[in-house]
This record gives sequence, structure tokens and C-alpha cells, in this order.
Amino acid sequence: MDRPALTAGKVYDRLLAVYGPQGWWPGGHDAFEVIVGAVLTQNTAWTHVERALAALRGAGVLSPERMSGLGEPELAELIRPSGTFRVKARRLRAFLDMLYAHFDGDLAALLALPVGALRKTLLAVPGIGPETADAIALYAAGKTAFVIDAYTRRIVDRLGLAPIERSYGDYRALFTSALPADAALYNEYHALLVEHGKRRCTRRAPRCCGCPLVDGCAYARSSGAAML
DNA sequence: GCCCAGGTGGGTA
DNA sequence: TACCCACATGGG
Repeated sequence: MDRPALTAGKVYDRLLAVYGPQGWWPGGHDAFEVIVGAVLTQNTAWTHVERALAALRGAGVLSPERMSGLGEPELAELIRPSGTFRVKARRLRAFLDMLYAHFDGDLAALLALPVGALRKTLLAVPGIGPETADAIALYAAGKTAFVIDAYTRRIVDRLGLAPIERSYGDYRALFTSALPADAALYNEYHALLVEHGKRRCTRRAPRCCGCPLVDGCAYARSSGAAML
């Protein structure tokens, strides 16, 4: 290596310098709304999720109690704008079933679990996978759970930092082993990776130009420039 | 008209 | 284990 490796901390510093704080669910948000959003955003743009959340709010069912009283087809219809709505209605129903079966509908009790137990409980719900479980643990419960998504994997891969085992856990360890266990940091970092990932270069770009994560590029240039 | 979005689970080899 | 596919709307 003729250049020092980019560390997780340095990547964060550069992204924050270029994009600024992202402010994803920075507290003060209703935990249930965050959980519903985490499920609705699966393979879906956030703008679509916002419409579905607005519909749920408008119908007055954005709480565990009220949503539980809804039939699955009715719920599906409300969240239609978020795409794969029948699948997501089933997943929200499965979450509520778990919440009532094991926590008597007490969301605060679920979210008070230690991060390991919370994650395990969430992963047992059909339709909640590792990314959604970590997103809920981090953004709804404020636990130190680092979220790995498709953007993060791609950015890590293209920086040449891919773990040997390309599993979810190994990507996550790449960050958690290099960073202090700080939920606010994890929150901001994931949001920054998403922001950067959305601005990726065109598929055919031969080389990165203006990307904040590549040494030698004028990363202070327009954030609309080609990215990793 | 095509591609993709803050994934997950089921099926097949 | 490693792919492939369904799920489905709406913005660029």
C-alpha cells in the first residue's frame, strides 16, 4: 500500500465534512412510527414511506393498539404507496403479534431489552431481517447497533475493505471494532453512508472523480460529482 | 419505458 | 453456500 488505509473513523469524518449532519430520527420521534418506517422502507425509497406513514397517521392507526385493531387487507391498503404492501402488511402484523404475545403490547418493555436480546427477538419475527432489526434497535431504541445496508456494502467493497466472509456480521464488525460504541455516532454514520451511496457515480464512470472517500480527488467539490 | 429504492424469505442447485 | 426470484409502487 502506498497510501495509508482509510479507517472507519476517517471515512466518517470525510462524509460528515461533505454532507453535514443528516438528522435521521434523532430522538423525539415516536418509537412505533420509527419501527413501522423501518419495515416500510425495505427496498423502497423513503419518500414513498412518508406517504404511507401519513396515511396511517391520517387514519389514526399509528400506534400498536390502533394498528392491531386493523385487518390486514385494510392495513395493506393504507400502506400501498410504499410498495410490496401486502408483504409489508403481513410483516407489521407479525411484529404486532410478537409484541402482544410476549410483551402484552408494551413497546417500551420490548425496547428496554439489552441490545442482544432485542435483536434476537426482532429477528424471530418473519420479515424482520438483520438490517431492519438493527435499524429498529438503533433508531427506535437508541441501542448501539450499527446498520449495514446495500450502500454500505458497496462503499466498503469499492474501498477495498471488504471482509473475507462477506456476511452481514462481518461488515458490521468492520465498523463496530473501529468505532466507540456510541449510538449517536452509529445513527449519523449510517445516514451519511446512505447519503453518499445515493450519489454514486454513473455505472460507466471509469474512475472516481470528486469522491470524498478517494484520496487525490477534490472531495470538497460539488456533492453532485461522481461518487464511489 | 426502464431502473431502482434506507430488504427479506423461499426455492433451487 | 450461492444465486435467483417475488414482492409492487412511484420518481427520475
